[in-house]
This record gives sequence, C-alpha cells and structure tokens, in this order.
Amino acid sequence: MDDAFLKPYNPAETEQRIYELWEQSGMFNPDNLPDAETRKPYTIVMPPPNANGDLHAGHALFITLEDILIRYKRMQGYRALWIPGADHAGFETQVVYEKKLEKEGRSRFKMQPKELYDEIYAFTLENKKNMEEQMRKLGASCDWSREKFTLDGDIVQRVQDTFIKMYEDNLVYRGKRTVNWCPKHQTSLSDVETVGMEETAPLYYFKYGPFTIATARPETKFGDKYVVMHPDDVRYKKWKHGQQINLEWINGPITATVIKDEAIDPEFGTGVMTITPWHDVTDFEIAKRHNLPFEQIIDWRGKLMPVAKEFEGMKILSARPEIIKKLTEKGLVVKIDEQYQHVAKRCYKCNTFIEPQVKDQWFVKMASLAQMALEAVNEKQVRFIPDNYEKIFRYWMENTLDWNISRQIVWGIPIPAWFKNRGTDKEESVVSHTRPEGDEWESDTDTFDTWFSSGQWPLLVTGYPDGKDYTTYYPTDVMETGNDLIFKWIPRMIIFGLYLGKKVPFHTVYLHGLVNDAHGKKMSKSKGNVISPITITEKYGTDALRMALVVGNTPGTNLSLNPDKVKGYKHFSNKLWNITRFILERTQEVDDDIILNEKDASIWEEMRAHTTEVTKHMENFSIHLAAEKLYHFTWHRLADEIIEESKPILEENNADTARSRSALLRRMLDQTLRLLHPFMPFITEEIWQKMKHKKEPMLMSAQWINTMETE
RNA sequence: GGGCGCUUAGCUCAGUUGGCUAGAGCAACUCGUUUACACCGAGUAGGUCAGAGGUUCAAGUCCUCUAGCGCCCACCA
Repeated sequence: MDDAFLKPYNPAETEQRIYELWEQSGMFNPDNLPDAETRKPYTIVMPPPNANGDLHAGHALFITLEDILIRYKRMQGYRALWIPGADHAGFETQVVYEKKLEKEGRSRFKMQPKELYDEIYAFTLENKKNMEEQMRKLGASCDWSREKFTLDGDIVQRVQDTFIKMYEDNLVYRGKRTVNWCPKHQTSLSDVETVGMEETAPLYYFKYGPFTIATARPETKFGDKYVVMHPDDVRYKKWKHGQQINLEWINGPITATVIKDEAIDPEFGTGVMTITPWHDVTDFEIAKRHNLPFEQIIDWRGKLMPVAKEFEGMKILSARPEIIKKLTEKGLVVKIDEQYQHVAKRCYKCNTFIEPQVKDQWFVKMASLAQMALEAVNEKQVRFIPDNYEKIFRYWMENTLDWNISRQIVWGIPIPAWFKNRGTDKEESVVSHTRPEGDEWESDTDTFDTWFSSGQWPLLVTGYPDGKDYTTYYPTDVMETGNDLIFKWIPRMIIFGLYLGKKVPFHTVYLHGLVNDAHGKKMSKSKGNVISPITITEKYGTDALRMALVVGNTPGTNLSLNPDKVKGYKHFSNKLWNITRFILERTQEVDDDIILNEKDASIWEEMRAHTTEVTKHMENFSIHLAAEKLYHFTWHRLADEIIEESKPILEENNADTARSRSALLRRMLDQTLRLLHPFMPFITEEIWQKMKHKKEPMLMSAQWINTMETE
C-alpha cells in the first residue's frame, strides 16, 4: 500500500498533477480513445463563457454538470467530445471595458474604433487565458485542441456567410424601424437586452384644441400634429378622420389632423392621444398605417432637438418640468395624475431609460424561422429537462418579433455590408464580403448582436458546413445551460441549426438554475455574498465543490450553496480515501476470477443493483439523485456496514471466507471508484493510480462497469 | 395584464410513472472509540408534507380553490 494513505487526502497536492496526467494522455480528444472509430459519438458543446472576468459559481456548476455527463459517457464507451469555447460577448464585454476606461478617466468616444477594438481584444485574450486555467482547476475534461473563440477568423467568416445567405434567402432586411436606443452606450439593443421596470410617474392631461390628451412624456410632444382616437368611440363621433383643426400648442399655433385608429384604447386616459412616431413603437405603427410623416425630437444623446425651440439642447428629464411650467402658464394643463403606474424600459447594463428611436438597422425575419423551431419541438426532436421549460420555449416562439441584429459598437463581428449615400433618402446597400466597384462605397461600421454568432455556435464549433467534425459530431447530444437562456439563446441555436444544418443542433436541453448563497439570496458584489469557486476549491478540493454543486440540485431550480455543505463533501473525500486504505491494508490480493461465497455474492449483487440504479438516474438526467445515492451507499452501506462486518471475517482463520471477502471488497472499491469518477474525478483517479490498475491504466478512460468482474 | 414556479424537520433541500411506517446533509442532544477514518462510530430528538375541498382501496405525489413567496414576459400613450 502507498504510504500516502496514512495521511488524510490532500487535494491541493493532488489535483494539478492529476489534471496534467489526463491532459498528457490526450484522451480529452475522443479521437485518441481506444477504437475511436467504432465508438458512437457523444457531443456536448460548452456554452462559451464571456471572456471578460473570473469564473463564478454559476460557471463552476455548468462545468461540473457537463463534465459529469461527458466523463460518464466516455466511460460508457462513447466517443465523448466536449468542445470548449469562449465568447467575446460583444456588448457585455464592451460595457465591462468601458467601466474600466471610465475608472482610468478615459472614454471610448474619444478613441479611434481600431484603437478601442485592439485594447478590448488584448483584454479579452488575457481573461480567456485566465478562464481556461480556472476551468482546468474545476476538472473540465474538454478537448482543448478544439477550443474556439467567437472572434476566430474562420468563425467570423462563417457568421458573415450566414448573414449573406440569409439576405439572399430574403430572411434579412434593412429596415427603418423603432429600436431600443441606449443614450449612454450609444447603441441599439434587442428586446432581451432591456429590462422593464415598474415605476410610478405623473400622467399629464393637456388641452389640445377641443381635446384633452394624456401623456407620460410631455417632452416628446413638440412636433405632434396628429390627434388619434378609436373609430368606434362615440364620444368623438363628430370628428372625422382627416379633419384639420387649428389649435394653440407648446410653441404656438399649429394645425392638427384627426386620425382614427384601432390601436387606441378608449378606456385609457381620455381615449385620445397625439402621436410621436419617432419615439414610440405604437405611434410608429399608427403613422405607418396612415402614411404620416415622422420627425426626430430627441437626439442620439437624449437631448431635445431644434424643434423644441427654447428647450433645444436640454436633457429630456430636466426639460420636462420646464415644459410643464410653460404649458401651465399657457393654461394648457388640465390635470396631473401623480400616481400613474407603468413599465419603463431601461438598458439592462446601465439602467438608463431606453429611448425608442427610428433607425436603419438589419433585421432578421423571425416568423417562418420560429415556426420551424416550433415544429421541431412539437415533433419531439428536442426535449427539455425539466420539461416545463418547453412551455416557455413555445410561448417565446409563438410571440416572436423581428430581430434587430445591428449594434453600434466596435467590439464584435463586422456586418458585411456596404453603403452609398448612407443616412440619406438615396441610401443604397450591398451585402457582400468585399467592397463593391466604385469609390463611393463605405463599409457598415455596425457589428452583429452577440446572439447572432453564439446562436450558430454548435454549427460553428463543429466546422459547418464541410468540417470533419461536422459530419461526425453534429447534431450534438446535450445542450446544458442556464435556465435564463431558454429564450435568449436556445431558440436561436435551434433556428440556426435547422436553417443551416437542416437538423436540430441537439436532442436534449438540460437547464440549471442559479447558484445562490447559503440562504438562497442571489450573489452580488454589493451584497458581499459572492462565493468564488476557485477559493472554495483551494480550501476543500474540487471534488468536494463538485459534489456540493450537484447533490440536491434539481434541474431548472436554484441552488443555495453553503460552504458547510462543501465541507461535508470534503469529509466524504477523506472517507473514500480511508475506505481505500482499509481495503488495501487489510485484504489480500486475490485473483479477479475467484468465486465469491454465497454471502459475499449477495452483497456483490447489491452492489450491482446499486450500479444499475445510479446508471438509471444518469440516463434520466437525475444527476442530483445519482450523486446522492453514491454518497449514501459508499459511506453508510459500504463503509459503515460492509467494512465493519468485514473486520472479523478478515481476521478469521478461515482462509476461504477471508479470500472471498477480500475479493468482494476489492471489487466493490473498484466499482465504487468507477461510479464516483464523473462526480469526483480527482480523488478517484488518484486512488486508481496508486492502485496501479493493470488493464485500465487510467480511470478517466476506464469502463463505467467492470464487466469482467460482474460475470 | 399574462405566464411559470415554490411553500416538506431549527437551516438548506431530496422525494422519478400515486403505495411513505415521509428522507438526506448541516445544526442539536446522549454515548462510544482513538488498531481505515475525530475530516470517526452507535444512537436520540425533531414534521397535522402552507390551508381548505375533491378524485382514489391508497395523495407529499393528481384536480379545484385560498393564502404567502419568488422569477419571467408585456408597444395601453
């Protein structure tokens, strides 16, 4: 027996050494596994973490879950491939970097785009390297030789190809539409990048000629020349559609036109409103229906434009009270309802109020694509774990709007488009990798929404359309990711998978919840309750952390992570260590094929039943139950009962019973290590190495069930 | 306004298609051992499974309602 067993298990001394052993074996690359060609492929694509900081507990959870699945399948004889990656995370990273610039007293608006891009690139690569090291510490058995970064040259090329293809297929169009504009970040955002926050704000009632109109945004009303009501509203029956009225407004007399439109809710306010098509989606739709002109009132920085006359240049929020003051003086304020509750959209990163703006952007037509995804799910080509997420997916696909994929930031994949007379009525555009003939063409300075590239991730990392991996490993098997991505990411991957690859990109979606603190509260820097997985690992060992993340963690629900729980599994590591010590120290080395006596055979039968049950849980994706079962059986059955009752048996003079029991315990240890390996890879491999196993030199690539001994 | 989920021992949570005399970890208490392990062992205590009604031979598990909590979505200005 190795002397190391005389001391408690020391993860700090072990883990790096074991990881290097695995990495040097080359077995993370499934093509190096024995008989790789005959093995059935099993693929997981890692959700590429944003390369802009340290790994957090959520990362540790997904790495653990995916590593468990991959190690399990590898041991089951699959050609198990786990493809790692890193996401440049466009807007996310740029925001992180802008904060850094701000601290240094700099601003991206004072930098050349190229300069900014290069700086963020360096910053991201550094973070990427750091993240990879941290993933290794967590035991990730992914194939680093296949690692991909969303800004790799080939990836960029493919993403642009997709855009061009979609344009040619008439699924992408250039449109002047209302976008969510963040005045601080100076970019448009998709709907999922905004958050609606409930707030109480005043609702103002103004006299508008013969009408009273209600609005929450008086500062947008300067240019309003159309007054709208529902066609069936009897109160306004006498006003005809198209009728013109002269009235006194904020900056003097104007001529307004009556419009009848069904978008108006007669129940709300007075049932009459004026429209500001440039700064409101509903108004925009009404204006389009009736062919009305639109005018920009608020500029890209959130300041009033010349139409506001004396208010020009003022920020909207500071202008508001001034405007109310003027309207009051003119006797145009009817009343103010101070308790008006509504939802206002804000930028999900800086909380700035989103200013709807009309802008030329690239849009993806979603209706037919979403329909395709919906059908695939209806046909059970994709299943969700837990299954209630299928409903959420459905809802999302049934209510999808066209997707704005243009972002006005440098950190991202450039949109391959060219313009002539950009921003004028004579604008022309060409979609192509290369500049069209003629000097007057300028390139699109916008970049793609991150989800446009990450939505294609399973295809991109397997080398769509002609890569070798694409034919072998696509479609992949499981997509394991956070439950918040059920509408941000999962649908887009299914859509691109079907559109480009003609197949769903994965058959199973496994969703995990958040990792919260010990009391179920969300971790945040400001609350000071952040648990760093790397710190925990250094204190208790990676195996302990992995168990703590997995046991009792039902799919789809949040987990409360208590350091005491991790400590408990550190104790378990040591228990396993000492089980090994006992068995190696007290049992004899016996032939593998020895016949067990009746008593021992029945215990072995129990072990086999245990193995079957754990396997069943794994097949059901009940990883939490498999882990708990393993813990319980190993400690409270094997250690507390079987080993205890073995002590006198092994001491007995009867050589046959002692030999049978020795064989039993050694087999049980062997099988226990196999079963625990996906969950606790480091300690199990360390023990395996010290046992100098002859036929299978490495536990990582050993078989899940020791078939020879189960005969 | 719509949707989803949760409510089980002091705390954090399991409980797969209804069969439970309801479990685990941590915490508590009692005793023990230091010859695999004190990062230990044996044991004790602790729950009307949120509440009410229903289906069933049988309900923590299915249905309805009520209360509380959480999350997500939403172009009524």
